[in-house]
Amino acid sequence: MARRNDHSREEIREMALEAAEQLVSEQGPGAFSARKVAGAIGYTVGTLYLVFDNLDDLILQMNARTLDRLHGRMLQARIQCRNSREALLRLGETYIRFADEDPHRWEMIFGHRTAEGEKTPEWFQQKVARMFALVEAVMQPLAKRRSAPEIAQAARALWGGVHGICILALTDKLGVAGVQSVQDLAQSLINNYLEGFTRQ
Amino acid sequence: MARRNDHSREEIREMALEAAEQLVSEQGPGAFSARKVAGAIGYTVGTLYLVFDNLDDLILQMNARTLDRLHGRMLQARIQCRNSREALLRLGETYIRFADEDPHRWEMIFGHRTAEGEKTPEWFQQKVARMFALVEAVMQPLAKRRSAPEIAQAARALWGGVHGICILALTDKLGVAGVQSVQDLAQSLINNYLEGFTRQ
DNA sequence: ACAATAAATGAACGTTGTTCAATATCGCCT
DNA sequence: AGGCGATATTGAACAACGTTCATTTATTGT
Repeated sequence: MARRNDHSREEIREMALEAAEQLVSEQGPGAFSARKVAGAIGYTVGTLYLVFDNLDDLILQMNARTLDRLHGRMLQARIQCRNSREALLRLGETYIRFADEDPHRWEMIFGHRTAEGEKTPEWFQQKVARMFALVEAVMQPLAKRRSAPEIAQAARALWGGVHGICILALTDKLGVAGVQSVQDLAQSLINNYLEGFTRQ
Repeated sequence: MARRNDHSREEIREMALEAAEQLVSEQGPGAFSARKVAGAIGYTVGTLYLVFDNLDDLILQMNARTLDRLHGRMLQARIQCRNSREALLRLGETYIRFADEDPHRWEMIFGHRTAEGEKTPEWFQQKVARMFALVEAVMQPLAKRRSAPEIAQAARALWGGVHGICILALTDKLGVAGVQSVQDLAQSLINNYLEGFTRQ
């Protein structure tokens, strides 16, 4: 038995999330199970339930970390750009590259089904919202005469679009091969959408 | 025991798919299980495995039927339109309405993860491809000076986009309420993309 | 040293997908 | 009509799953 107080609750939480991430990342969502995560950190199932409400909770917290990392990368990408148009394209590129580099971890965020009655908690929703807010902020200077709600809508339409391309491509439903093709699709979507949105 | 030859293999197949669809539709993907499907048609688990390779096979065939229905609706929608632009918008509307009317069944198509090593069979891929081909056909007359590969790419970018809006909205990740808002997003995407794609 | 306290366990339960020997029923032939 | 061979159907069995919680174990305070 792992010695008591070997690790604090917070440490166990961290270890479990780390192990879960590695498991999903390397062996796919199917390889993920409570016993495997527990085993990987030298504890048993029961311990996990002292730290997480249930497996859904663990997955949600794991996804939150992934989402944080994605958001960080997107923030970073934006800084390196001179103008808004370039920034938007780079955001798209970053999003797709992130998904491609670790498809399993990314799929976990958007593929995981929350149990029937349950709804995604507020704090998680906000992490997703934060991403749209970022897109919104970048789009703002591109269409100055548009109202705030209009821009909010445009950001959602466009980013929903980028997301769709990404998910269909990664699950081999688009009939395109290679990351570059996916990047091209996304750039095409962004460029053309922007063309229409900014012009009229 | 169900009397022998009560139903042909083909009949059992049909009954099982019907029952599975109803189960998923009414109680969500979580309620779906081999024993439940078998029970619903008055047989036992074993019988299902005489008709389907495994549960993934059953799900795949169920999804194929859903995809066929969706394709049918999209074909029908196109016919009722005068010009291509209107047709494309109607296609988007039809797609989203279909997903909204039976979200569980629709989610099953795109949310279902095929087991790690396995890849989606050719015949299924083609049913998805058929949908893109339809979009392509509708876009053709809208940009006559574009090459065929360009149009193929555009169709995938655009429809990937519509799909993304649809899936994010249905899983409550877009922060929009009501089907109409989703429809608006999709129309915005299509209109603006088309604006850019046809103009330059 | 010992009792009180709390961390960690792991057996237990119900469910899952999948398999396959056993069983029940049919159609056919004498 | 009766029985037999063929086969459609069963359901017990298996391993693995999420989840719970009485039991066990290590640590701490006195």
